[in-house]
Amino acid sequence: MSEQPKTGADMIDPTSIPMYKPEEIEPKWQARWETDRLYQPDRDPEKTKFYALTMLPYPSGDLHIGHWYAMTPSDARARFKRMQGYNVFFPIGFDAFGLPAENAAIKHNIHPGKWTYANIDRMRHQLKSMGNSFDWRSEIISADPKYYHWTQWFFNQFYKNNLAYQKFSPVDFCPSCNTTLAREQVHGDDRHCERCGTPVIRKDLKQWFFRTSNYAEELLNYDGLDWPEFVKTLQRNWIGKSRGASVIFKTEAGDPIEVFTTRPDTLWGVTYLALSPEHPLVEKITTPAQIDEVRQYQEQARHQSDIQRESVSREKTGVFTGGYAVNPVSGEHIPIWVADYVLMSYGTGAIMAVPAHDQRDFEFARQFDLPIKVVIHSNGQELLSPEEMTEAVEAHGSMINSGRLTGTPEEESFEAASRYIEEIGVGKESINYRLHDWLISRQRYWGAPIPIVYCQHCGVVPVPDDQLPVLLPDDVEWLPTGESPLKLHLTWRFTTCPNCGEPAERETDTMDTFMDSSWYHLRYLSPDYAEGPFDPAQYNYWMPVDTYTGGSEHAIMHLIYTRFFHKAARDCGITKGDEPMLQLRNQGMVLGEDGEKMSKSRGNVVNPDDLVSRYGADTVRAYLIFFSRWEMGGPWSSTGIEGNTRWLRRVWHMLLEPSFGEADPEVLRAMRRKTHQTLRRITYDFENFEFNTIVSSLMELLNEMGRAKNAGAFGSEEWNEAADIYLRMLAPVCPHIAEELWERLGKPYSIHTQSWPRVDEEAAKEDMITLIVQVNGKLRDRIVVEPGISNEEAEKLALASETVQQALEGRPIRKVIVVPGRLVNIVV
RNA sequence: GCCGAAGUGGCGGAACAGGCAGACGCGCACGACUCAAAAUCGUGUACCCUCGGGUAUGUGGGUUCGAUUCCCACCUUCGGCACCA
Repeated sequence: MSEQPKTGADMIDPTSIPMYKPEEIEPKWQARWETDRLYQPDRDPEKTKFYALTMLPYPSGDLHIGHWYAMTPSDARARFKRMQGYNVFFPIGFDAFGLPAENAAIKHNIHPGKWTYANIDRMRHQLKSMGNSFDWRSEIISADPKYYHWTQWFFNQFYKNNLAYQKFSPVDFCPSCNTTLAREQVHGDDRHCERCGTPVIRKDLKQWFFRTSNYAEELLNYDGLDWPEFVKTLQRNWIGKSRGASVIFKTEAGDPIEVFTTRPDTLWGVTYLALSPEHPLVEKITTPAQIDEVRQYQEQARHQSDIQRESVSREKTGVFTGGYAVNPVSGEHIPIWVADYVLMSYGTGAIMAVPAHDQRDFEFARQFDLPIKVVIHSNGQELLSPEEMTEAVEAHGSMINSGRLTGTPEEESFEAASRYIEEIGVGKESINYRLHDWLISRQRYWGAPIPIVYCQHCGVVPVPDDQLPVLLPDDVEWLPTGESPLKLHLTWRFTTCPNCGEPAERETDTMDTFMDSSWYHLRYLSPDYAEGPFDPAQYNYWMPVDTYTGGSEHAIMHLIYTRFFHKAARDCGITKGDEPMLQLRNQGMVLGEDGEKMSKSRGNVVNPDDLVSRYGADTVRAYLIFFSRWEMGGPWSSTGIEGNTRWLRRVWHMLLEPSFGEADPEVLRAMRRKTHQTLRRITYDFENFEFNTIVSSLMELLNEMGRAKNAGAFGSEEWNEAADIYLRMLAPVCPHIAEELWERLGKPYSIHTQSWPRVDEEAAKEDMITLIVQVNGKLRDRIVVEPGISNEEAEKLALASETVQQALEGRPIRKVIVVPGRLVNIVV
């Protein structure tokens, strides 16, 4: 590119050095490393293991720059750990089931499996071009029967241990296409089908669930985990624990209606009950006079999403059922309404309404002219009058108008009310969680079949473990017919009962792909193992995962599911320990050059293949590590990457191009000091995921070495040490150029099996330090002193400074603060 | 609305435990090399200035000898949740 082509005469000139050609050295070393199985660790009880895991990609087509951004620092850190002497396992695979494959199949009339495996072939090739230290022996593909065999096996174990069950649950359904839709297939405010535009309805289907809510409390515990605070907060909010009371109201006919409240102290203020439109008791409670109106209301609610129903800005709607319930503490008869602001998916699907002290109930009561009863008196506030209130007062306070509990002060009201309802047998204190059980049924083709058979005689029969996997049939009609392809595959669907041998029918739903990704880190350990999901010997050595890296978009779903999965498997006797991943770190996102999210429609997508052919993988790696704080991400810059190209070219010439002369010992000592200071810094940065400063430190050291080289340092003992340490520090970031230069300097293959150098603290020590001198906190002078200088001496030197005396203007000194090794501050 | 993260030169970012703000890189300017350009190398580059200094880390307060860093309030951007009873 930049240099003149070498002539034959140049080639034999010892001072002429070859060009840096990443396009030649990178494939060469990648092939060599693969042949030599450089990154394939075996279990070694003598060595401390380190399981570095990066989130497995979905094979959507091409490797995205985002994959590079996520994986490069993860790889660099795995390499760093390997050089530190750990036995490092860094596997990779593909999360290969999912809806995009089915969409592509419909669009291009190609089998989802064919599409997926073609993408995997391409992406595998692209992944290898990054020069990552993946152990490809361990590669898994979640759509492979050899993998989903064990996904199904896990389902069976959960079923056996009562952690899987069936219940009716609504799905979005297109009445025109006669098919269920995934959330992303429903578009627009009117929630229409993406294919035909018909507004969707909600339809109840019998579906499979895992009992995640059994683990809600345990999932709130992060003891011993080094996870980002924000991820833990997101998960805690998602789990949504609230402390309150469950209270049983009875209808006039005597049917119990259970409600959950966080404010048992407001029980005497309940003036109506509200049921969700889907609540099972609605039908029974509704009087004949109200039945038409109620049915109409339920019907319109079916067409709305929870999001729409929950929109706060919306006016409250509801209808009266005609039925009444009895307030268990006051004995008052209160009306029962149906209202869509009550969600079937939270609590019990029924609420006790306290308009005076809950804003939603207040709005509803005003809308429908229902009574408002004040039962809380906040300290120091005027007594509330229902007629004059313009909003609910949700503050706590002492209880009033509350029978025997009237006068209970604020601090005791929650406990007193809870105790009271328990005493009179109408309820008790309880905890409620927002976290639902995990719905794993998908009315889709491209997933692992749920290994269940329905038999007329035996009922629900799991396919026995020794008959797994239930293979996904290939010969299906995946074109849009309005039905799940598996339902139409009659020879697959109709089978015999594994129990009694009579005709039976298979479950035609497949499993949520989050199932596949909940345990892939275990299959990596022994991808060909046939006796179980993983080889216990491998498990005992490698688990748990030491560092898990990936995108924060998985902070909630995937990371809760995989934690649940581990705990559930533990309780089935399969896994050990309470948590699968000890340390978690999330990277940010690479944005387009315009600062917006990359997307094809915006035309701001950066293609990594182009970058590699233009700059080489090492430059792309270096730039991705350098350009922003990893956890932040930021916009791509096509000029910025040039800086990293220049840097690597400078490294190449710096180490290979000889120069002559003899350097001053002081120059050599300074270079050596900088070398060891940089080593200390970079070691710290690798440990702490501060990747961008690793590259800038390397640049700084190169600048220092350049100055030393100009002063004649090349070829000295100190120079050779600096070059050696430099390449070792460079190796995790830019593995190819480091290996090439390592070889050219005549060092033993491979640099990636070398040890991480040790800091020589003596060499890193400063001979002299600069103290800053402040007057009233303002910088006035700097003085160069011995590192061990006493406070008194430092103070004396500071006061002797001319500029300091000038700044003092003869004012009397009040105080002198000396921070050893840093500064002297004179306060006047 | 609630929860979380972040706001530093023209740009990306640095400042490890409260102590020299702007490391490193991009961009830009000037110079060297060149017939010329590219590449490369060198120098400079926050702002104001009366050349002594003054002002600057989203805004306004506070704590402190000293605040980009800690506390309070507010503004903006991004992400998550969104009538959660």
